[in-house]
Amino acid sequence: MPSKASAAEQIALLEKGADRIEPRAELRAKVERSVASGEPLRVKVGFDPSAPDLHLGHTVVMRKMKHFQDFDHEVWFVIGDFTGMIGDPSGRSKTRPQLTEDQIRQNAETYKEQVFKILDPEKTVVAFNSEWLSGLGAEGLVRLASRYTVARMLERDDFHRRFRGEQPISIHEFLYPLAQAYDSVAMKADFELGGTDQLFNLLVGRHIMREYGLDPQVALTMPLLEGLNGIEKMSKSLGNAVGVTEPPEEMYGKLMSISDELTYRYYELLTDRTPAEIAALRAGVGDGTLHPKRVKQDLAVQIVSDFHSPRDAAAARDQFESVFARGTVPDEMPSFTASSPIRMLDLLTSSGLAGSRGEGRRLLSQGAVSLDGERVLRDIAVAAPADGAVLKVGKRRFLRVVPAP
RNA sequence: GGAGUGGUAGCGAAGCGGCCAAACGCAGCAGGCUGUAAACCUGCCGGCUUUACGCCUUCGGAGGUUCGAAUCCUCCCCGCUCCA
Repeated sequence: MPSKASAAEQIALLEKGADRIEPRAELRAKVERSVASGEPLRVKVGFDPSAPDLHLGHTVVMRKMKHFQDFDHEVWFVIGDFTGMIGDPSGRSKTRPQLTEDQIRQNAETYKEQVFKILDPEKTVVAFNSEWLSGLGAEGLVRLASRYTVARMLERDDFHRRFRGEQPISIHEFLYPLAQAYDSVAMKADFELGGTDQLFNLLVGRHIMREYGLDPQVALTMPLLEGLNGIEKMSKSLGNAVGVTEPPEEMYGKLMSISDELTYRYYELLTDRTPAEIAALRAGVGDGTLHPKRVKQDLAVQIVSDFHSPRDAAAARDQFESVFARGTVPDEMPSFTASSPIRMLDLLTSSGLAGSRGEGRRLLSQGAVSLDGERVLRDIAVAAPADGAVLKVGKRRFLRVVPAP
């Protein structure tokens, strides 16, 4: 059941926001052919099963997958379990521990759960690349490897940099782009999506498909989302990411911490606002008719709504406003049961708000700690009333301290 | 296999016998400022304590030299380059 949308409509949405489309003419040709024949296009996206915690950066590509689904094309969500079993390749120095089949299955489930917040489960094929890669065998692998050269492999930016920077590159890392390319061969992909950093791998896919006598896929990359600090790409290990499963308040708070400039970028990549709408927001802030904080609030509400619900988003906004703008205490906070009376340092370390006693002392002396609104500067013994006391550390960490019975 | 060169805190990178728990940058934490948790400014940023130029555990690993070692020596492990 092909989409009723015209080729022109499809092309407009599919090209929107893309970083690179290689080659653009083929995208159009494929779409036109599909519209004419009624045959859906097959779109591939690969994910590494070792890190199932998705963050907003991943959703940029997923939104693009969704666009394809909106036109009833066939989206394949390929989980790289084969590569995952060998261990991580592009990882800098440390080889990750091999994943067991069990872990992979588990991670895959986690993936699906997160991914289907954006994608339509009905229109998504979930596949594991071990399905075809395991059967390849040593011989098949050698044959595959013979289709590409070391020189071309070294064109990949990170290989190139590491080679020149005298950093180690293991041979098996070369097999990764090839294995990924073979995925495209096996499933006869029309498109492969990925972040900009995937461009090389996607193009290897094109090359290898041709080598295997197939119509090569079109590589479509999406820009990498900058992390919260606006400098590096969003990544969990850099600590500048917003996970899609984070609670609403956490998500909202993190989004409010981005700079004004980054706000527009997030609108562009994380919402369905059109370029014209985003330009209007920017213009409104420029001439003073729109408050930048308001623009950012709307963004945060929108995104939280996508992953939770509009109600959660509104609640998160209200809490944020009351806590940070008006300095009041949030309605809900984790509670911690402690003996009472208790010395502040013991309380801080046992509750985990301070990593060590030294850190606790620092927090105290810096005036970061308060109990029921009273600043506590020294390691004194405090008592929590039966209904609990609010311990605040820094601007945003709250804990309700309940005395042990 | 041979010859070089290098392995320092979460990361990057100084130090090259004492004043080194180790400069500096980034990240992180806190305070100030603000429309926000941005930017900017200030402080902190191994652990413990009676907060003290005190104690304990750190500079790839194991030994050794020395009153004293991240710094010197020996062996081992690992990275990189060139040669084979």
